[in-house]
This record gives sequence, C-alpha cells and structure tokens, in this order.
Amino acid sequence: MNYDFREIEAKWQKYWAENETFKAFSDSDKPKFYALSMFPYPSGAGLHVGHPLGYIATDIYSRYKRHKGFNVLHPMGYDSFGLPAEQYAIQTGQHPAITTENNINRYREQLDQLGFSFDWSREVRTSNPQYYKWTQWIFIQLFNSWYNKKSDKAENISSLTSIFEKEGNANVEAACDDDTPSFDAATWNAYSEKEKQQILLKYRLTYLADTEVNWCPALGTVLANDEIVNGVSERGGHPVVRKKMTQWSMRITAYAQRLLDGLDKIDWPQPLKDSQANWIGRSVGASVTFNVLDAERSRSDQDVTSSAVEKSQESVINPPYQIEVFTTRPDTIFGVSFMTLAPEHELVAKITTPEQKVEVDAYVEATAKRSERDRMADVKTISGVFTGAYAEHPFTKEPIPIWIGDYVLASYGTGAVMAVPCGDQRDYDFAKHYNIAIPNIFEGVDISEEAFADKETTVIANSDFLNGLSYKDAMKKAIAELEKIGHGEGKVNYRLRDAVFSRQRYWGEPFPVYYVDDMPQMIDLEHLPLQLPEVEKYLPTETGEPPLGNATEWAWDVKQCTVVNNQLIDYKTVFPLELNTMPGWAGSSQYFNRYMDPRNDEAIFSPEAINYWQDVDLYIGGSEHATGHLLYSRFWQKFMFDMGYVPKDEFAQKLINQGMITGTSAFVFQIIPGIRRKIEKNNFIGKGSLFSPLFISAEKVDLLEEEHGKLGYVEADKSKVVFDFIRERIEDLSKFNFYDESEKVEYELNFKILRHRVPIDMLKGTSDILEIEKFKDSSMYSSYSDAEFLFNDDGEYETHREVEKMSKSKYNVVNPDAICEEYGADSLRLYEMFLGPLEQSKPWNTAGITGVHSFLKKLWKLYSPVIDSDAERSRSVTEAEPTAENLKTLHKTIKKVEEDIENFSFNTSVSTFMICVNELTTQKCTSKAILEPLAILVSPYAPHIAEELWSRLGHSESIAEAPFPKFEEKYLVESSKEYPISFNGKMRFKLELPLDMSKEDIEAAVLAHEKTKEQLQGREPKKVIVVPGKIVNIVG
RNA sequence: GCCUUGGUGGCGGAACUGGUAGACGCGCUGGAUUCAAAAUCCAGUGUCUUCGGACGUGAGGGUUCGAUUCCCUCCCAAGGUACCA
Repeated sequence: MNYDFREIEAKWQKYWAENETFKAFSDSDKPKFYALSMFPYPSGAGLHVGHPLGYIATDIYSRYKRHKGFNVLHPMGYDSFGLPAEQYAIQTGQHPAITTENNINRYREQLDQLGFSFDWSREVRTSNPQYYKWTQWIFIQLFNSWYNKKSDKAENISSLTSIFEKEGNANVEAACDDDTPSFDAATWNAYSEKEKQQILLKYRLTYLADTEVNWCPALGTVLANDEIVNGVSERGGHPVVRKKMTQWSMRITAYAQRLLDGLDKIDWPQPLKDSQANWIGRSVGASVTFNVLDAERSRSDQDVTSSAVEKSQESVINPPYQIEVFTTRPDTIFGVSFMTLAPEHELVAKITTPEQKVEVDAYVEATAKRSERDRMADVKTISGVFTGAYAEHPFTKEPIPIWIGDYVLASYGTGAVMAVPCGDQRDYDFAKHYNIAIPNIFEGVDISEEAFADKETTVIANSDFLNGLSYKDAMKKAIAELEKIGHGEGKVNYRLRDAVFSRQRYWGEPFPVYYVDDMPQMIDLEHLPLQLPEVEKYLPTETGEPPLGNATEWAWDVKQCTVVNNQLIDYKTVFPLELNTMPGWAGSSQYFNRYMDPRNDEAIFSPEAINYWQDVDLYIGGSEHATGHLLYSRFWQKFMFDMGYVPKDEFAQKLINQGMITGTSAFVFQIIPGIRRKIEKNNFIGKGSLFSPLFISAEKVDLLEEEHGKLGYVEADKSKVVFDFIRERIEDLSKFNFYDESEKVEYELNFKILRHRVPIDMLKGTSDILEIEKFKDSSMYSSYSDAEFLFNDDGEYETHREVEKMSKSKYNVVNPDAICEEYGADSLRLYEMFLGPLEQSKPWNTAGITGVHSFLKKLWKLYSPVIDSDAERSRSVTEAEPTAENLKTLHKTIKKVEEDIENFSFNTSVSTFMICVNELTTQKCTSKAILEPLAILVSPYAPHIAEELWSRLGHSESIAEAPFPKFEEKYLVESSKEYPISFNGKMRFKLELPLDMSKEDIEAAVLAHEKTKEQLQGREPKKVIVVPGKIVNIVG
C-alpha cells in the first residue's frame, strides 16, 4: 500500500479537531508549558512560506513537550488591526472588517492544512470588540497611573493627588514631563479642576503631548518612515515635512531602567537583548545649562564677562534664555568652542539675530524636509548655520557661538549639544568646516589631524581646576563644580523616548476617551468596548482630521453612557470623542496573557488562569520585532505587574528568533529621457507623456556607464544599443528641452532610470523573465499598458532580482498551498525545517522538497511489512527481536533528536531521521520494538504520518501523548575507534585502534605504521600529539 | 552612518567546548528496471593533478601541534533604525 498523504492528512486533521486533542485545560496535575508563536497580521496575500517556519518550530516543541508529559498551551490568533486593510479600504471602499474577516478565513484554512497542534478554542483577534475592550481597559489603567520613583513602581493617580493636597509636589519623585511646575499644597488646592487635570497629565503613564510626525500635506495624513522614499511619499510622490501634533504618548521612559535590568533575567537571544539595550541607550554624564547672552551685549566688545555675570545675577527678574545640554564628557567642558542646536529647537527662533534670520529660516525649512533617519545616516555632508547668538561658558564666561545643525536631532536628549571639537570627531569636522576654533584640552595629544576620544588615556589640560586629571576624576570634579555654581548636575540619560500612541487611522482601537473643556475623560469599564464607528470614507477629513472625523455617530452622551450623533454635541452632556486610534502594537502587547482566559468578559483574565499559566515558557518570532512589540510588551507586563494583575514582571522566559525566509523581488527599469547641458551638468529630465513608457531589460542597465552618481549616463560603444532604442522613439529631441538657441552650450541625450517592483507572479515560472502581457494587463501598472521594451539578446525582458524579506509590500511572497497540495503538509513541515538553522534567514527555493518527500515514502515503506493488512504475516514479523544494530541505530537517533529539539536545531534532526531510516531499511528491520519508538520520534515533525503508522501498529489512542522514548547509552558503547592520523594538522590516513589503549601505546602503534614512515620520508617527528578517542597529530 | 546577523561545492546546508571540512538532501553523470516515460534502485560527484599528491570554508594577517571555529583589519549581503507588521 502506498503512502497516500492526502487521505492520511485529511483524516488526522479531522480527528484532532473532533477529539479536541490539543485543548489545554487551566488545571492539571501535569506541569504546565506555554508555547507561543507570534500571531500573524492577516494580509490579503494569504499565509506565505515564511510564516509557518516559526509555527512549525513551536509546534514541534509543543508536541515534544506533550510526549514529555506536560500540559501544553499552544494558542493562535490574529493581529488584525493594521494599515494594509485600511489602504485596501481606501482604494476599494470595502470595509476593513470584511477584508480582515476574509483574510482570516483564508489564513485559518491554510493553517489547518499544516496540521498544527493549536488550541483553536482560545483564538483571539485584536480587532474583535470583545478583545479590544481589554486593550481599552489597559489604556485606562495607564491613564489612571503615575510612576513613583521612590517605590520604583506605578501607582494609582489617587496616591499622587493626595500628596498634592497635603504638601504639593516638592517631595514627589515621579516620572513626569520636564516642564512640570512646582507648587505647594495651597496652590494645588486653589487650582481649578481643569488646571489640576493639566498638571496630572504631566504625570499620567499615558498622556497628551505635542510630538513630531511626518506630515504629508497632499495626502492630508501622517506617514510612517516606511512610507517615505527619498523624502517624498511612496504613494504619489508628494512632499513630506516634519510637523508637531498633539498626540497620546506612553510614558515608557519611566520603565527605562527596569526594562534594561530585566534583560538579565530572561533567556532571550543576545543580539535581541543588545538591540533593546541600545534602544534604551543608557548613558551616564551630566546635564549642563548655558545662559544665552543678550544679542546686544555679546556683540559689544567691552566687558562681555562682567555684564553677563550681572545679568545672570539678575536672572530672577529677567532670566536669560538657557540651553540645557546633556553630555557624557563633562570632563571636556573647557574644550567647548561652540554649541549646536537642532534646527527644530524651540530657542532657535528666539535667539537668532536679525542678520542671520534669513539663512537660519531657510536652513530650518530645508531640515524639515529631511527624515530623521536620513539625517542620522548622512555623516559625510557637514551642514549648519550660525544663529548670530552666543552662549556664555559657565566657568570661563567666554562667549560661545551658537549654531544649528541637522546632525543634532530634536528628539534625542535635549536637542542641543555642547561641541568639543578636540574630543569628538563630529564636532571636529564641523569646526574645521566652518573655521571654528579647536582648543586642545588634552595633555600631550596631537589634534591637528583628528579628534582625540580615548577616555582611557585622557589627561586634561588647559582646563583650570581640571588640569592633570584623568577622565574619571575630571568627570567627578567637573560635575561637582557645575553643581556648586548651579549650572548642571550628574545625570543618567536614556535614548529611549516616550512612545507615541496615536494614529491618524481608521482601522485601529478607538480610544475610550471624550473631551470636556479640552480635557480628556475616560469612559467607564462597564460601557466598554467603545466600538469603532462606521464611516463613509477611510481618508482624513477635508479639514485634516483623522478618518474618525468622518463619522456622524461619534459623540459621547455622559447621561445615557452611549455613543450618539455628533449633532447632539452640546458640551454639557454630550461631548466629542477622540478621533485618533491606537497603534498596531496596542493589541499585541498583552495578547499572550489574554490567551490564558480568552472568553472572559468580566476581566482581562481570571486570577486562576494567570496563576496557573504564569508566563510564556517559549516564544518564537522574528527579530524584526525586537524594539517594537517585544519592548512595548515588556513595558505593559511590568505595568500589569506593578498593578498586581500578573505574577511575573517578564512575560516570556525564553525567546527564539526564527530567521526570515527571504524572497527574491523582481524589478523592471523604466527610462525617462531628457536633455543634459554638457558643460554645467544640469539635467533636464522628463516629458514622459510625449511617448510610450520605455523599459529596458536588466542586463542593458549594466551597459550604461555611470557618471556622477545615478543621474548621469554617457553614450559609449557598449551602451549604443540603449541610446539607439531611445532615439528611435523620440522623433524630435527639441521637444524635450527649452533652451535658448543663442546659448553656446552643447546638449546631449540623457535620461533617468526608475526602478519599479513587479510581483513575482508576473514572471515566467521561476525564471527572471517578465511576462509582458501580464505586466501590461495588470491594474497596478495600467499607465504602462502601451509600454515599449528593449529586450535582451534572447528577445525577452529580463527583470533584476534582489533578495529581500518576504513581504506582501515587496510583491515577492510565495504561498505554501501548491506545495501542500503536491507533497502534503508533513513534507512541507519537514522541508521548512530542513532548509537550515531556525535562527538564520534563508532564501526560499522549492528545489529540494522532493528529498524530504521521498524520505517520507521510505519511512512508510519501512513500516509496510509490519502494518500490512495481512495480519498473520504482520504478526510474525513484528515480534522479531531487535538486533544490536537496530538498537544502536534507534538509540543514536533518540539521542540526537532529543538534543536537537532541546537546542532548536530542527534541520539536523531531519537529516538524522533520513540516516536512521536508511540504516533500518538496509538492516531490514521489522521489529515493533524499534518502529514504535521511531514513530514517536518522528511525530512532532511529521505528525500525520506518525499518527497513521501508530494507529496501524495497533494503537487506538492518538500518538500525541505517547511517552517520548528513553535513550540508553548501553546500546552505543564502542570498543574501538578509527583514529584520523594527521601530519602537521592534515589528515593523511586512518587507523583502527582499541578505545582503551593508552596514549603511549597509541603513539607507538602509529609511529610503527608503514604509512607514517612513508609520510615522514625519513624525517624524525618533532612532536606527537595524541588525544585519546579523538585524533593523532604528528609534527615534523 | 549606527546596531545586529551572516558569507563553506552547481544549490540548501553539516561539522556540539579548536581535533577527519563538505554529513544529509537537491542537482548533475553513468548504470539497472521499462516498449517508453514516470517512479524506484545501484554507483560516482569540492578544485587542480605529472594520479605520487597538492590546494581548499568571502579577502588579508595573527595565535596554535592543529582554525570553518579564537583575535585583528577589510570586503560583500540581509534585518532593524522609533507610524509596515
């Protein structure tokens, strides 16, 4: 009988579902094990082959743990709020809920086909109101909390107000806004209700604040960095600027230190911990304040110092502007020769002198167009503008010029730096570029070529009271002196910023918030969930409000406690609701706890459930979530812990990053002809509408000679073919330029090349060749339906291929359905594991799948004599005693597979199974004592075939909980070893020797061997290294 | 730019704390079976070679009796870089 995987897999999937084989119970005598895979975002492209990689790994481990006697919780759900569904809604008008439902159904179908041991009764969906009720609930808990640094935990806001009422905020140590004023009890008690609320917002763990966003005026919306390409929006190519906006933020910075410390307690990959630690970015140094000199005075030559001192003494009456900087090198304070502010810094407008205003304004505007990432990455271009203003050095009282520069980011630290060019390369380069002084404050160091940043060998000079001190001593001393004169203090700074929690989107959790007199009010738990309203359009409103601004039923009636029509808003009993929604990470930050008790409508989970399951034992997911989901989840878990809702302050003990399966994206090249002035190298590019779009085959791009970066191309012999192709299609070159004939300059044909992604299903089979018709016919490229193509020498259009992460947005996804159909789920599961180490990223290529499929066929064949329907014959073979060889093969396999599973090295287990089956087949093994344990070993990996073999071996129960075979060393004991004999580290021949032979005897035996003499050719060995049981190396 | 990971035959990869480089599988070559094909089975398969052997794990250097493994410098690719999920 043949291996009929279709029948077998359908049969067992049905059996598992009907018998609820994998249902987890929150009470059991067995030890608990909680295995979790990161839940997917259900995209319209369906599940792709990258998704199951982690799921299969988690599933193998879960099934293994069941064999090992654990009560396993292995749930699955959907992270179903998100941008793609909303984009789709904008394009088609289809409600995201419908799209999402369809996508989920498709995902479920695909997941079911793969035979996962999920407990589907616990499924969650973040976009389900029964689920997001609890996301809203957590938001309210955070709103009602503040962070007390004295107790080092979050507390209810009521404990804060009671302190305020008694003693004001002088003694409160809290995580709060920098601009929080100080007040006494009387002042607090005299505040109006609104003033009190405004103060409390500065303390709450979620609060309203002005934060910078990427604003795209043309689209009327905020864009992710991801959606911006080369400074313009990916959709439509519109300009994008940085803009301030009032948004909800999460005070994650309150937990910075605990998030950092907690990393030591969890078994997560070191690179992931590193990236969280870097993200949090703790640095120790000092905050220093510089007074800004009055513009009039700083320009007068006379008596700058004394007038400044006077001024600062009068500061109570007329305080000067102050610039606060954070520095990790307060020891170099005497090396400061200028300051740089971020162009967005609020003081820039206030201190810029009239003479510099034009230049500064232009620079600020130009900077607003650059993304943060761009500014960080670009270290080659040095740019900045002098504001005309000066600050006063806190010790020397010398005036220091204040510059602005886009290398200083507003969101990092205080948005200002004190520049010490002799000690920091960036400052050094800036000073050199703008001819600013570079005072040397290091003993015996030459700074004529570059800055000196080695803390270890630093000896300070030219620095008054710091002279002669080392880095460490100077640091302490400088901080002490700064504190003495009230110009600074020692400080620990974190790079981590509070997380913006508002999105100007439709498809996300609504905030349970309405506004009374502009102050946010929370809706009571009993009225939750606050459901997403219906809207006609998913775009921002014409006045630039978020999509919820389109809703007509979006006001809160505090009397009836219900959502009512906007027209009823009277600001007395009916108030406007919040128009933003929550970000993608809101729903995923506690989902792992919700799985413990997902249908509970009274609480986020019951105390019984959380106390039984505690935390996640094993979490598998991608490393790309390192500083998003995985950091926010840890933050919320710590908050939940502080509130006493969860028993563990870290939600996952062990975490494994599965590597990505990379896809191979395809690109086509469009050329847009234009004219270039030969002398000045100016390009005039464009006028695409005058001819059909032109595309050139990938290898033709290589023919083009690149000149001056990406824009310039010159005609050369080899590129003639491309130039001719373009010329043929342009009858009149003068259409492309408008130059004055009288100009005595030469012009030449030139063009710019645009890369477009094309979906890989537009390619012929697995080749790089584009199917022209598919491309022209697709709705995506409707504007290219009359395109012309320059083919390669074979008359085909070849695309350019690039390896990238597999993602719908890159049009390079491959889905598993076809493979499942042709080879079955067990083959796919084995194959995905066989591809390579779980943690590493690897390209997808189906070429090798026949290998694992034929392994399954061989496995089936091995069992055939035993499970044959001829009962009489079957019995006679099954009772065969296992041979020593059989037992050796089996136990070798048990040992290796168990080690592999414990080490998450699933690829090597698959090889081990292949070797085992090959050996047992050669041995003609028919012993049940061997084949039964083997079925259990295989079952976590290929559960369907294992169940079928198990049942045919005569079992009526599922294999799922059969005990894992026990490894016994005694079957593997060897008496001799085939020693590799190497000369100078190179293996030359092998020699079989008893394992109990002594070092000396081995050496003697090897030296006496004739091949040794042959190798040495009469030379005397200088040294002989014998490692018993391993190797012999002869040097000579 | 910065942080992280990786680079081994034609391809995916193996080699556990430094000890036989290329397990296992794909592909390829030859053979058996077959009217033929598919499927299956058997043998071979890193490169060069004067058939003794020599070389070989991104490049260059170092430590060591011995390096894919440890150290230094460099190159290349991928992921992240705060509103994709």
